[in-house]
Amino acid sequence: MLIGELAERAGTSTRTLRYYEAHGLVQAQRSTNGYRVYEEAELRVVREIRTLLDVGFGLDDVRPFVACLRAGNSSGGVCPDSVLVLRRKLAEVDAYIDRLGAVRQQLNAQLTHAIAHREETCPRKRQSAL
Amino acid sequence: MLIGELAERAGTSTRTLRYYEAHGLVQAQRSTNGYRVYEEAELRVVREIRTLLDVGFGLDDVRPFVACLRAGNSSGGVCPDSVLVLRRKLAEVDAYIDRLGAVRQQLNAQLTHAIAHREETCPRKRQSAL
DNA sequence: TCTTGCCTTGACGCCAGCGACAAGGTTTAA
DNA sequence: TTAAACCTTGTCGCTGGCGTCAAGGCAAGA
Repeated sequence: MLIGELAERAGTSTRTLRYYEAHGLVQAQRSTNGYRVYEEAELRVVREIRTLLDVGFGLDDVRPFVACLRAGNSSGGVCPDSVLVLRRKLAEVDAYIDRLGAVRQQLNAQLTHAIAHREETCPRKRQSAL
Repeated sequence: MLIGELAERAGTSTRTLRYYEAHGLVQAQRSTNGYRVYEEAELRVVREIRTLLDVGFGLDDVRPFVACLRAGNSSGGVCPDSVLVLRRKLAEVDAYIDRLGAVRQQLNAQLTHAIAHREETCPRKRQSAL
């Protein structure tokens, strides 16, 4: 399988695949003319990468999952290193959710306050600055 | 008040203040030697900007709040344009929280699955790649 | 033979909010 | 006089995950 086919089947671009390879995530043999040749298994690897990136992982976070797949597992998440990442990410997400909750409250408070003070002086339509 | 003093009192850098000015958020007179001279009121403006940025606003989102302060209000959020931004941001935050909730569930599911399949084949310690 | 459509390796652009450095002018204190 | 501590504009760097040319090689059908 050449890079174009893999890209299409994985729903990405060739640029993306080369980028992943440059960062050590995707592997390819080379045919005599220098073309990248991929095995079927790489399709799963690429899909794993994509789904994890979609969830907010960085490329570095994805590495253990790829290694785990390469080790022959049906899922990239079952290996110890992956589990560590999963736990860390889960903690990050929780922290972020908390923070967003606080932000949400602030915004709500501002809105409430604003509605209680409608009648104040406000900038007129659109005069050029100054 | 010169730029260094404003920076210190606002807890930012001079670079940041020039950046805000370049983007039309902060205003300054110029003394004869070309130095920026700020009025006291700019301190509140800068603080408003900072708190909003901390909450996840972009510079463009902040503009109405600054204009609102300049119009003489005690709070930057009481003007109609600001309220629009507040509502929009609130919606964005809500959407983001929802998404993070879904992500959280996925991560949890992965973890649960991983724990149920501990015994699978995993990559050994740290061999150099290949 | 020529075109078409693959593939290759660079290398710059993007977004956002600055940090950091360069090269210079001004004012004050020692 | 000279150093110290301000200030000025300008420009590049940074982070991440690519998009998007650019310039060229290879394979195959008309």
